[in-house]
Amino acid sequence: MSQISAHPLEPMVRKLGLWTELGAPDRDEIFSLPCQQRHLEAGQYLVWDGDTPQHSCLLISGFAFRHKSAGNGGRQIMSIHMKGDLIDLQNSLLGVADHNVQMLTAGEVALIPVQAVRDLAFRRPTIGMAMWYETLVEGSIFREWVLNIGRRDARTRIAHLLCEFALRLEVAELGQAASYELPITQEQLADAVALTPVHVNRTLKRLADDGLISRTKRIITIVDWKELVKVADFQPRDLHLDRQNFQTPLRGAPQPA
Amino acid sequence: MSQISAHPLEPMVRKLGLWTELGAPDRDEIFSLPCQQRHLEAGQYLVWDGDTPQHSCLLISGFAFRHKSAGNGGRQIMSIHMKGDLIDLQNSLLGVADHNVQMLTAGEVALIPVQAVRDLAFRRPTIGMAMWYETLVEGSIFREWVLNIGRRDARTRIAHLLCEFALRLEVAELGQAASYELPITQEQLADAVALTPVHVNRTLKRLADDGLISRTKRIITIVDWKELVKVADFQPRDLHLDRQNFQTPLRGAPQPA
DNA sequence: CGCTCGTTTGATATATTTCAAGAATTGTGG
DNA sequence: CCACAATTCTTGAAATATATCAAACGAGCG
Repeated sequence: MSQISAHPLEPMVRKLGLWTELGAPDRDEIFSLPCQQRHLEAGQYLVWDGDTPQHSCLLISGFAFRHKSAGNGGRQIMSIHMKGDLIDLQNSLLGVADHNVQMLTAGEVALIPVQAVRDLAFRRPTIGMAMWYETLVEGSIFREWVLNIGRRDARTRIAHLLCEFALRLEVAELGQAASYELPITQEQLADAVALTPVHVNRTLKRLADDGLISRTKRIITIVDWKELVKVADFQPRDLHLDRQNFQTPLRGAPQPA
Repeated sequence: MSQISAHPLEPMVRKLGLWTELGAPDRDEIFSLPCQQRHLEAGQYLVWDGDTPQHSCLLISGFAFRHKSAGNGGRQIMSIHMKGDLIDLQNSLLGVADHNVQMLTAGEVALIPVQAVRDLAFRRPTIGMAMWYETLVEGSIFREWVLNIGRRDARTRIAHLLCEFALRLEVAELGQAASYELPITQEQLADAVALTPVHVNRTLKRLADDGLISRTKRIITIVDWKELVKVADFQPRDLHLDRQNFQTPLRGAPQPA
């Protein structure tokens, strides 16, 4: 499946290509971005809270998560990232990072100097626009996350996360939504949905007992997608994961009628 | 108070000017943006969930809030906006809006066609950068909001919101942090911090009883800023509200040594 | 094989919600 | 400017979802 000669930034092209039609020149520009490939182990940090990152970071393979801690020791996971995600368009402009990003599993990343990203964004507006979209989509996922944590009960919250993850995996071409490995411990899951590990465990069990999902190790199989979506109060539209949702026929982007 | 001859987009220039140095040509470009000024009453909508907005929207005066509802009827307020905030850089690019924006009080807004904003961003990279920065700052506020709702107890949550609001008011030059009117009902406050109105009320009372704040109607006076910040687990830095990260000794806040 | 890390389950505690009703404030029409 | 209606705020008592504490079980790994 993986082409031997694939350029490390290939996933970036693919991802941005989801939002707009990238021409050959755009692709070439991306491929000639200076970048440095790295293999990272699970647990290694990509960004430290308080640090001033010099690179944006493309996730080539594996999973990562963004989190931040409260004074009482509580940790909140704000997002989970997968292949093609540009992890730090954010903080590279903001200066001091206000959160951590850490590998969830082992994987490959490409580090791109902030300055190069910024220059490219304005030299090639189509790319710039796509990157902007990218950060906006991330924003929409954040908003859904806030609503999830703020106004839904444990069962709904967890179901929602399972749905979201399933859908995003599909979009990233990492697998079928119906059955996938959730690469995170229940403790981490608890920090993502703002619950206790114990309660996450019980809730997961109940979802399984009710015949909505089944589990073996960390592999989640969605038994009844339709019902799960209902329980999860899940609205795929809100994640803006397909181009139809975008307002713009982007410059030079012929829209399929 | 209001200069008669002030251009409606003045607050936008001021706001973007916080993030970067805008030259005269940049300012002129902004001022020549096509725009339409409107007076809105409290409760009126700026953006409807499910709609496809055609305008970005600069808040000139008054307050607005962004919210979204869960299937169980629960409402979550995701952010509160004030003078100078560019409300919908977001959804104007994303197409279908995934949330509502509504006026909290009466106020003035300027509507700017999406396309004009976008063009400007790429014609004048400095402005584009500032707008990008603006959306990133908003993101940082979101993250803090998630942490707040997810991992802090009622008391801390509310204290945190009070601190955040105080600081943002100062940055927007809308008043002194030490004492200000919180232009929202306790029910709305509840929807912002993901609690029950009843519990918000009790918690507010407790903060007052403990001598951290005092209240008359909706006017909050911060009696002991230092202690409140501690209780609130508040870190101004994380909001990225200043260009250099200057740690703000707030204007007018009576500091007991 | 024994250790560590993650999961599972039970019993109990608690923060927050829910329900309910009265007081205060704001708005409105006469 | 008053009287009435409608919000908004406040307080009490009871219910409940979730947290906390604790312990056993299982799987991967050197």
